[in-house]
Amino acid sequence: MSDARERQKFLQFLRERGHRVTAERLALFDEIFAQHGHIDAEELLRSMKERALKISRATVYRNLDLLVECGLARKQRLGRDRYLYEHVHPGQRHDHLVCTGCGRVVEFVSPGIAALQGEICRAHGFSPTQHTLQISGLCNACAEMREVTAAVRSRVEEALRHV
Amino acid sequence: MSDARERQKFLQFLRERGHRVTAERLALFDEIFAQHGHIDAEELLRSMKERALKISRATVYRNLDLLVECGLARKQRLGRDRYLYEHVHPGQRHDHLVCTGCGRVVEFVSPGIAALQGEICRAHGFSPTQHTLQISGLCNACAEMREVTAAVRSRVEEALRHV
DNA sequence: CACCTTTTTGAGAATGGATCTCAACAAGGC
DNA sequence: GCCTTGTTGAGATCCATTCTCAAAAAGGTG
Repeated sequence: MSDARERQKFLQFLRERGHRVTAERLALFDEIFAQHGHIDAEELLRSMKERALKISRATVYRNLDLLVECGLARKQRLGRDRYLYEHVHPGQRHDHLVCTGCGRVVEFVSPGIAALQGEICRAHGFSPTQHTLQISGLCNACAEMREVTAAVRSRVEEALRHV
Repeated sequence: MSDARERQKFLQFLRERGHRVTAERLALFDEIFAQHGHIDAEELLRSMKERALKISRATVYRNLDLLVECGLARKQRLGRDRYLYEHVHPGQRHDHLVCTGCGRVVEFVSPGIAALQGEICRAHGFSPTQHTLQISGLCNACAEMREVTAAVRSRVEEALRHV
């Protein structure tokens, strides 16, 4: 369910910018806040169509960017070749571990890294507006899986050598 | 000019994997090591064609990925909608500040962040193979520019109000 | 409520980076 | 030199995202 405080922020943002409040915008807002994880525009469109909400692809893309400008959503490339969106929980910065084996995305929080980033920006006279930190690699399960696979493969090769 | 040590690493990588040493691969290697900054596949193709080196788009894309697998190049989306490649200087991890005003990319080094990332991976049982950390925002020059522009705009609006 | 201006929407076309196809070609082993 | 097999090149294809523009709707005004 969408949080009332954030809905308020969205409405205020629209008013300040002279944008109009449309059914499509509200529906998209509800949809993205109903999702718990990371979702891409195409999935969002599909899931809205399934619920018989009428909205077009162009509108989804346009208004996702609006939510990002408003600070309510974050848009990032996480491993894949498309943008993933997530709604922003206020005051809780997090980053991502992306498993290249199963594609799963895990969030982590690191105040230490956040602080260091601040120092770096200050040192460079840089005014940050956004950041992306993602670490790609293998999660526990996929790393084990890979070891097992490698072991099996070498046994098979060994066996074939004696045929 | 390409570093002999790295050329050696590339040749060894090709041999180990059963890949062949072709003129195109060597030319691409030389090209990317001749570049100092970040470059995308399309630019790389253009600059090679300009020098009358014959190579096709598909080959550039294919072999850039090979250089990445080999650990000699890094492939990242830095702000833009395309991949940028940079050759890897051994033993020197760096990350990026990307100015959304002028598009300039500045590198920075932070051993502190690197260490914290290591801790996080250990805590999650995650085996990292790659990472991306980029901070987007405005560089000093663009931030000032924006202030000046805003000041001028408000003066003009003020003047128009009295017409 | 009717009217008017301006923004927004939607369907489909267009864009553009990256990948795929497959016949011609070349590397490396014998 | 020959043969097998990986590689290349030109163009087709893919696919996420953006663009186009006429029709629809929002919001202000009387």
